[in-house]
Amino acid sequence: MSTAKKKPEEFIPLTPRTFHILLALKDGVEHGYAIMKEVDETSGGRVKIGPGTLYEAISRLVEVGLLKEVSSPAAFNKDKRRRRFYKLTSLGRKVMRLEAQRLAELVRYVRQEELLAEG
Amino acid sequence: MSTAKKKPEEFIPLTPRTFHILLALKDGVEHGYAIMKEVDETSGGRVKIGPGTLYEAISRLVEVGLLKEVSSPAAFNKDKRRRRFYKLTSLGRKVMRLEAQRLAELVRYVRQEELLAEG
DNA sequence: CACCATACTATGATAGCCGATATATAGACC
DNA sequence: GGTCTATATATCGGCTATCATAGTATGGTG
Repeated sequence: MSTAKKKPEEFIPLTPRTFHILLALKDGVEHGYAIMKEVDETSGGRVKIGPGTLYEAISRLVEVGLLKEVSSPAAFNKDKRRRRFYKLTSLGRKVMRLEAQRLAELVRYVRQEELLAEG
Repeated sequence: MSTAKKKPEEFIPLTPRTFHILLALKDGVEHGYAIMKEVDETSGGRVKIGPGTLYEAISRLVEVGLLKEVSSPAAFNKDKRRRRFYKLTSLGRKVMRLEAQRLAELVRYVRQEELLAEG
């Protein structure tokens, strides 16, 4: 009963930071700090996430079932850094895709209204 | 000195709701309630704004200089509804465009990574 | 006039974010 | 060895944005 079968639509719209966190995990497993840097890169520096926001957001996303913590990948076994690794749940992936679709449609609208290149 | 010359970039990223509010005003003057309905429409019902959020957001946006209140358009002179009308400031328009560009680039990335149609 | 949509205001609670501080390991340099 | 920077996470106090609800008031319809 702990997993109350949440629908992906209920999470939409995501905040920019939440979407970027999910996006950073699209290809598999990452740890917190790496996510932080990924977001900075893929946003072209437009979206910054400080440690306070990051780790709080991660634990929130784990709680609601969009992320789950996984054990350290083999490649990092010897590493004594206190890293914690995360991946998307299937719900998390659905939510990421739904939000991506929302943004794609929004951008389509924005282009149609000529708000990008406005002459 | 009240206007401290804020740079548009400092407002980026906008929250989804804030962006939609600016977007609703792209063509000119609107009143609060109309904005609320615009947002619902142009987002395809994905983004809802309740009255609490809406009017608080509007007054915040006026305070920071993205919107300004304008007097009732002539067409509504006889109307005794207690409507209040708003339009984008030039800063507000710049911020709206900047955010639109951010989203456009993000969507470009999302397409490139094949996160929309994923076969 | 009863009813519903329109239109805005106010309030108390929660979610999300920020900035700063703290702790600890890894790696580079001298 | 000692110092410095980057990596890596946790936590805390405070602020911003949102939500849910209730309240007030007008306009239009039956």
